[in-house]
Amino acid sequence: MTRTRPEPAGPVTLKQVADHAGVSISTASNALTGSRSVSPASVQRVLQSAAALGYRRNEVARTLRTGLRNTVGVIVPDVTNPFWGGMIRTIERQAALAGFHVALTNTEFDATRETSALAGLVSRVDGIVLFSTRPTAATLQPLLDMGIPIVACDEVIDVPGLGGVYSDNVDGARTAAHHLVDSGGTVFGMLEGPEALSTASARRQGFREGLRDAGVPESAVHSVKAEYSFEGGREGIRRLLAAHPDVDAVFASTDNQAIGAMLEVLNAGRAVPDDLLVCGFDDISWSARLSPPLTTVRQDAEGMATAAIGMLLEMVTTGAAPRTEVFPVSLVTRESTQRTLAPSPVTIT
Amino acid sequence: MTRTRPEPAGPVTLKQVADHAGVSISTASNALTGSRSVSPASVQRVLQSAAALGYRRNEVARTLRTGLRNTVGVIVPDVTNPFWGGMIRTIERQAALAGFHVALTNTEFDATRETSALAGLVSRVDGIVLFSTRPTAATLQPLLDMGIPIVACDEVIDVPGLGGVYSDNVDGARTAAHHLVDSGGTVFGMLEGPEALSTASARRQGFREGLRDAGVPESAVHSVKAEYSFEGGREGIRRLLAAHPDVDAVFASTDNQAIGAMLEVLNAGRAVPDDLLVCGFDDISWSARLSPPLTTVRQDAEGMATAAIGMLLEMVTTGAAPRTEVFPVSLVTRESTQRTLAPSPVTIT
DNA sequence: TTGAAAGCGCTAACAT
DNA sequence: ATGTTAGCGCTTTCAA
Repeated sequence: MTRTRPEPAGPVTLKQVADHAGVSISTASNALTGSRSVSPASVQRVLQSAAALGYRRNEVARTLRTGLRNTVGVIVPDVTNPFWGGMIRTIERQAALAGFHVALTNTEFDATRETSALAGLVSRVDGIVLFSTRPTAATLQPLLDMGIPIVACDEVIDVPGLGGVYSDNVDGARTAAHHLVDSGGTVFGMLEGPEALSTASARRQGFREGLRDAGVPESAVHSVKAEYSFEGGREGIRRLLAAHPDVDAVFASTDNQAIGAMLEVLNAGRAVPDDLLVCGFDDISWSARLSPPLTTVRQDAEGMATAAIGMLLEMVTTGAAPRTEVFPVSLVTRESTQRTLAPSPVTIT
Repeated sequence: MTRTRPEPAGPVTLKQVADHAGVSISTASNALTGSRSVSPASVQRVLQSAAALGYRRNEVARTLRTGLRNTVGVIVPDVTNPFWGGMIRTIERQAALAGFHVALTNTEFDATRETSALAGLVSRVDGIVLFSTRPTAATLQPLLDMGIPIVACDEVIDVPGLGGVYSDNVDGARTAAHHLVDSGGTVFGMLEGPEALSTASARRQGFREGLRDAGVPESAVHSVKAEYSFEGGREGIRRLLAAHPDVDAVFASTDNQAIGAMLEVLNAGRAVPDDLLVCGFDDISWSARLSPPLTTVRQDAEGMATAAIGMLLEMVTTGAAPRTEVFPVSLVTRESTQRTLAPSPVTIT
């Protein structure tokens, strides 16, 4: 004797509203959607009936008929990362303003989940904002063929037909390199991200270039691979310093990494910035709240998110062609790279 | 001359698959869903045709027919808060495992957005997990009437028919009070949350009770209202200390508040914990990463999220009755409340 | 084991 | 200005 849900009392349909108002179903439909002219009297009656019966349009039926799903898919690797969290917030806000819902998938950096999410979103969404790891062209093509626009954000996806909104990662990393040199670094370390990520390789490339431009010899640059996470940073800096204890300036590919690294170093009794300069990338809100506050390359997350959802909605509603936008980044200088020039004399406050 | 999207080349329908396989549309349907027996030969042919044509089932049409939407709605106040972010991650993972999608709405603590989100989710989702501010019974009732199960999580929503998953907030706050007393606090301050939130009033009540039990006089307890955010904490502690400079122990209703308060105090040149003991509530990951690390009341966010989505899916799929589950919380003692008993003598490392 | 056909609730021709 | 009706793509009776 399984308990079943309360009395079905099925949802009110448009037909019921029409009957109640004493008009035809199409007049009822038009009164509610306003797609063709209806006499004020009818509109009035239909609206009243709808309210009286508690009518709610069945969006699924509407979608089946019109093909408009009024939903955008958002695929991210990790909602808990404030960098992506903030972008989701922006996207959700803009989407809601335009009357769109957001279907969220968290891939946890798992390509399998990403692929199946993409597949599942077909026929459910009008378009997709993809913060991706590395989808294959084969995964994306079916969606594009079905006319579902996709905008890649943050990670470059090199598939024709996609919109793209990216940061100028190479430039940011180059700036970071110059800054570390200017701040007194002599032996450099980098926490690189996973091989496959475009941001990781761009930041590595920019950092290397920046150091080379500044005349730093290859022999004074060391790097290790690390995950884009707090734990990745902790564990990465351990490996880096174990192999190269003379490193005195480190550039991490993300703030999460940088923060993990900085706290690990502080715990081990070394001083930041006096023993080790630390610079991150992203400028998540927590970076300014640590002691010492973290110098980092700021990405315009809100601007990028706004651009991505804006471009997508444009593609969805007006059939606009995909574009690629690259956002400038900027160095935010804080104490983690402000070395006190000379060992300060004993001071009494 | 507006460019329009690439050739429609409409999606492959079941009928096309059936024709290609030389079977009827119903056989094709059954071959793909397995809802009635089909000869192996037919199954084989249908599967091949589907693969050859790149068939993807239209979920919208299926939903219209079956009433199964395979989607759960999740409504949160703020995705960027790691407390909710983590719960979203858990919910999304469990939902995906069960073949459900997640429709996310971020209300930014705006009751209007919450109401319209709720309205928009009818006919799109099978059930809703609600991390809410304060929806009225009138907002929720229509959904319940339509047989859409709702599980409230975190904030208590006192509407009959809802499932509920909550922390034992009163107990947690009481424990925090005892701990602050035991740690040497003598004049107490509390950063309370917004009036309307059930967690805020429960934590205030528990804190007051705890202090009373410990024999602290009312005159040694002061409180201010503050938003549940980093900025709320900063600004709250300023007001608190301006009015009551003798406060030497503070309990914040959330970690975000506590962290904002602690950094504000440190910036102002006061020491934590030696001048001021600080205790938070939640145990977000950043709390352990600050210096000093933050003592806090830990909520089992992952357990709660798992329970909430589990209960919802059960209600959706088996029509199970709603329940209320209360999760225990636990004090996590860290340095922000570990006062060095005597001023330490000068030490040289 | 299979096919034909009804119909989920809605919108958009096509009639008046 | 309004009514009638076809049909979106699918699942599921009902017949064979």
